[in-house]
Amino acid sequence: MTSKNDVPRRFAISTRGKTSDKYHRILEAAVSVFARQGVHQSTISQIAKEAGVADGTIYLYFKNKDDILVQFFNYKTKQVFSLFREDVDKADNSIEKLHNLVRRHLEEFQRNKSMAVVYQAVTHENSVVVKPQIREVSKMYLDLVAEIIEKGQEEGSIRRDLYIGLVKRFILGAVESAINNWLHSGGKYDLVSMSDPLIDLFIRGIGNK
Amino acid sequence: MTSKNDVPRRFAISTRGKTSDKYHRILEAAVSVFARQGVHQSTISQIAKEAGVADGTIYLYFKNKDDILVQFFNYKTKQVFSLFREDVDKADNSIEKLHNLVRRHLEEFQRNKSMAVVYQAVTHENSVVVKPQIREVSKMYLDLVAEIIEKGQEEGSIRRDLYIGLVKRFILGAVESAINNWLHSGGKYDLVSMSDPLIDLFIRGIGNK
Amino acid sequence: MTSKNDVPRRFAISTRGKTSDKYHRILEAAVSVFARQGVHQSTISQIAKEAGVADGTIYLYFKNKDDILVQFFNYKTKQVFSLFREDVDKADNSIEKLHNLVRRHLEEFQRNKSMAVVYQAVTHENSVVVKPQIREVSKMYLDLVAEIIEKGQEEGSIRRDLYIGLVKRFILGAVESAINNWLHSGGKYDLVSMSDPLIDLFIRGIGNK
Amino acid sequence: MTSKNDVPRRFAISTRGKTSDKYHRILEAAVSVFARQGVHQSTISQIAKEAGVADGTIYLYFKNKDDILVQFFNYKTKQVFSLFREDVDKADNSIEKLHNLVRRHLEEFQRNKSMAVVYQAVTHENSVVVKPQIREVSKMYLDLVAEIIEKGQEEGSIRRDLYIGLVKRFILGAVESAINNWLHSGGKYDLVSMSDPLIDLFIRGIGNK
DNA sequence: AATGAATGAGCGTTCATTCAT
DNA sequence: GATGAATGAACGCTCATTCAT
Repeated sequence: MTSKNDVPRRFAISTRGKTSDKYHRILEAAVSVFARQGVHQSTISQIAKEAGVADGTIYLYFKNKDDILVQFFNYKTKQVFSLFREDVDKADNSIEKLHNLVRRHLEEFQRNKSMAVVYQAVTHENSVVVKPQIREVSKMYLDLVAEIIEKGQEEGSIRRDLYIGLVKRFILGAVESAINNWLHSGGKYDLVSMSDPLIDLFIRGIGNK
Repeated sequence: MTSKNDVPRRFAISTRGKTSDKYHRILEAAVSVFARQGVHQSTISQIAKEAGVADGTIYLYFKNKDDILVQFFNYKTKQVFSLFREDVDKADNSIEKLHNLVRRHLEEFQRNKSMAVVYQAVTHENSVVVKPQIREVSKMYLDLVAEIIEKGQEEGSIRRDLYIGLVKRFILGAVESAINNWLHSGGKYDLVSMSDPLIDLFIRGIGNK
Repeated sequence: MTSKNDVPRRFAISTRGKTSDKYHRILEAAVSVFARQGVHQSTISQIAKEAGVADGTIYLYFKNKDDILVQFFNYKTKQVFSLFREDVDKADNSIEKLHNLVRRHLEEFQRNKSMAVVYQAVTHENSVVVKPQIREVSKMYLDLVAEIIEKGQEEGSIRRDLYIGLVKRFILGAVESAINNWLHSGGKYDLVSMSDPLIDLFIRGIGNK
Repeated sequence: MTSKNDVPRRFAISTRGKTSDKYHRILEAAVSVFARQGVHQSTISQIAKEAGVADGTIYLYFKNKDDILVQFFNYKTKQVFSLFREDVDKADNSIEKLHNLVRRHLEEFQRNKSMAVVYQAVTHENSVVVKPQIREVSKMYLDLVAEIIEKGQEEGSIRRDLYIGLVKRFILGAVESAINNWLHSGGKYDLVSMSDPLIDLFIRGIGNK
């Protein structure tokens, strides 16, 4: 009904160029506030204040409050997840690829703690508004892991008697739980240092021989 | 804020017997509504209607809306998690104990899907109101896993070169991610059947030999 | 979606009896405010204040702001219009019936000036929300006039070469315009005294012989 | 409030020629939008879009939103009503003058349905902003009718025992109600064809003999 | 104890108006 | 003159909480 931005206004604005880039300022502010207070406890006023704009300005860039979350996934999260593939491609064998994937994953989420908090919260609440976005981002990741596993099986470095549908989710879940633990600890230790021990557990298991 | 029942009223009531089930009816109703709509989208009115009581009645048993969530963890979740120890104790060796723990965990969460949904959502949102409860429940679980791991190391069935602090979280995280995947799938398949493949991954890892 | 009052809550409340009757207090207050400020310029707060209730209370009795207008037509206006038939039935011949109708019409609208103002405004703005209500009330009136005209034609007191569809609207329109003129004048003169001259114009026309 | 153009800018502009049509484009657009959505449901943005100008441009030609309505009456309505006198002057006797007046009235309002809709709505809502304009336009019309009536009385074609103050309003009201009925019907039939039957009712009345 | 009508603070959203470009 | 991004006051509506019955 409304003629509001089905195509995000940021394009129109970035052509106008300059310093403004209010779209990103608002998005970053929102994620920061969401992380601090929880999505549902955050108000438009708080986000506007944090972004240094008027309340109404937010509605020039986002359809409504929910849309901020949708854009967060469409823009920010998808961008981060696409970085992972780069690092995976740099490695030659699948074990190394797995290392690179997990390391980069932990790096990016450590670097952007607010994003990590919001991502964890939203993907575990059964939010109807961002369900498609979550599925898409998840699929990107799971497909990437599946590729690595299959390649490892060809190389002979990974067991062939694995149900890949389970394994890929197992790996994603374990990494995300490492992130979740780190967040619950207040982000005090170095998350990236968890990378190698985590991979070691994936590969060798906890069993003796 | 108010000086109302910091000691939950249910004790006073359960000694009186009989009507004390209202406390539980409300709690079950709340979990059911929370699971369906999300904690923040649920209203006191909806819970009251589902419990078959008046809105005001809820405030005779709970300090406020947040308190319902607190009681959910204090009463319901803690009770379920204490079941796990029983099953662990039934087993003789640590590998079997791990099997029993994970199977029972999946069983209980499959049996009580609403609880599972709420548990997943709340433990991943950075909620300040239930943080102590989550820590306590987590600790119960992690301690149990740690005991099992340590016993397994004594028995020789589990590698000694493990950082237990990581491993126990790794296992909890992997199980929870299995639950989360099951929930996202709509609870269509049998969650308990994931138990053995999951344990296999823990023990043997994905690496070849 | 909401379980709100499709059946007006006033029934539930009037059984509770007593002085409250908030439904009518709010309705009267709303009409009064609407008349003073115009429907669209009136706020829920103003109505609540005039009714002596809290803003939120209004939503216990009305679905939303529009619903107040709908209820105004369903309850108040329809009730007034049904009075007209009584007076019409008291008269023996159709000319007298027409006199009674017009007199009572002017009487009621003079007695309830706020209602008159709101009625005039709403029936002439092409309001989608009360269109069915307006049609219904109009039909009641037009049917009544048509009956009178037809009876007069049988009696021989009214011309037979009339297009009743036009005449009945002509009469309603002329009466309403008398009301409108009275309102524009500030309600200073006696509206009811217009009744006889108006009927005289209907009957005899302005033509000489 | 502001010291801006109390003397409408259009004069300044029309002497400059050329672009002055923006004033009229905005005015026409406004009337069209007002008719479609109702005055209060219409936004400056909608009007600007329909006029093909920027929102801010409207404020170069109109003090504020209310002023558009004021200008509508001052410019558009007054212009249309002044046409009526022309047609009245063309006729020789007062009955014919009355015919011409009513026919032209219905013609113009049928031709310009948007204007008709807005005119009906605004003159019946008790709007304080256009009250003087409405009075002035009404007076033009009523004076014209009064002249005709008086002339008819001199000619002997119209009854002398009439209260002219009532009759002139009666006639205006009846014509307006014909327009209103036509609008409520969706403008489906030919409004101008109502002219003769309407006049017949004025002149001869509904009474027999 | 139980009720549910009443409250009013608080929030999302709209939109007339301004003003730097 | 013309633009349209930005503003923020204002409003409709929700809902946790209270309290008279």
